[in-house]
Amino acid sequence: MKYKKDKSTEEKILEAARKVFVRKGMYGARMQDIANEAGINKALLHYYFKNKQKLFEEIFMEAAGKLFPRINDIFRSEETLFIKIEQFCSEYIAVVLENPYLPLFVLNELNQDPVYFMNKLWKNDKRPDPSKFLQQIEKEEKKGLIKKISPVQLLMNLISMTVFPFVGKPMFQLNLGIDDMQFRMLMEQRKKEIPKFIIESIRK
Amino acid sequence: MKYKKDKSTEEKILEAARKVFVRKGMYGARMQDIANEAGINKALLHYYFKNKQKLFEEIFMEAAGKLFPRINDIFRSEETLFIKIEQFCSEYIAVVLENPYLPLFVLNELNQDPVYFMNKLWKNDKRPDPSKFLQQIEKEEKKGLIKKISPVQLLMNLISMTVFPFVGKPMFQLNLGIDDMQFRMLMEQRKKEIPKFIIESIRK
DNA sequence: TTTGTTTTTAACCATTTGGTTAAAATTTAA
DNA sequence: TTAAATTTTAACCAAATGGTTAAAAACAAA
Repeated sequence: MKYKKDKSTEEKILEAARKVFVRKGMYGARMQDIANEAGINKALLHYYFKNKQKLFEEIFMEAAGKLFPRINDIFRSEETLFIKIEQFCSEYIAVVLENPYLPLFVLNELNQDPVYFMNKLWKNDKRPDPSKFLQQIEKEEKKGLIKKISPVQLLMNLISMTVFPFVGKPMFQLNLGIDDMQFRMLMEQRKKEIPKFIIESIRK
Repeated sequence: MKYKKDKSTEEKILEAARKVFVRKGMYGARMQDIANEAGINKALLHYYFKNKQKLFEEIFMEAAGKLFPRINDIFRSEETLFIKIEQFCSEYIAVVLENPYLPLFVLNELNQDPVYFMNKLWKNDKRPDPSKFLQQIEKEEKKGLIKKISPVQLLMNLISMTVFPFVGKPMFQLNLGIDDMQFRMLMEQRKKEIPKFIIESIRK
């Protein structure tokens, strides 16, 4: 008769792996560290996950999965440009506030081998698709609702302002002398601040 | 009698180390890879640089050194806010266009051990000091030259828009379907685009 | 209790990796 | 040319690291 694997142990491992991988990256992470962090034997890791690569991919996909999927929904919806911008900032910051180190982790690994990871991450159908959002910018400009601006540049501005503070978190914290609590508050403010800043700039 | 080390070999090593470290990070880089890339024996690495850590720090400091020092000059000068914003974007993008992978490399390593690297990088006197820039924003606001805005938020917006596209380069390229040449052109445009975008937003 | 199944561990193994050594090759100054 | 100093290499070593094995412990069903 069949039994099932102990879910609590598996989750303990995943939690430990998350912590270690996100902090040290694929290469810097040591299987022993993960085992210690999980409070188990190293061999038990290989009992639950065949090897380091497999375990890493599990963590990476989970991390990237949290980061990207809602974006498409927002960009492809029928809302106005301004609403979309507000939704994007607000939702993205909310997600990342709970996992502030995710963006750097994902971007960093993405950088090691862009094509490999992009294919793993977005199998054809659910690739991030900014085309509708970009067209919408052109349309609203032609309708005279916003000033003339390169859609791609605007998209970059939006994403940059939303994501980068998390990537540069330690740098900002040390140079501005702010602690985790203050950083969190700044990010909370940014949910409204960024849309306001953008809209002030482009609205006619 | 004393002779001097062969500078050309040393430079070959540094160039190889730069390439490998920036691509793979401190942990991912292998001394053998660096030796191969430089076309020399592995033992020769240890003849020129005591160990991996030392070689890495050389590369890291050099990289970070390229990235940060001019910033202080700009932020602390006597120019107007708008001029400073233009200078910052223009100069920073120019530097990074020649080394597009520097920001991610530096931010990533900075993240591993923020305090350690910050101390190594900025020994007290030449720490990045945004205070004058932040005060200037408040002043110009009080003078009625710009709209009311949180100085820290504005600073974050400026830095984010300038730096992030390079950090997310592979992501942008794959999702927008643009090659290195097109990316470079976009960044060239941004030298003017970002200041324009910001100024449109904050000027009264 | 007994028996089959799953979970966990300690001990071990093979490979990789940073680093060393001692000798050979090359260069420099005389 | 020669002798000292420097540069380069092949061979080697010790530690770290990912991964395996075989057996013990814990557990579930009868």
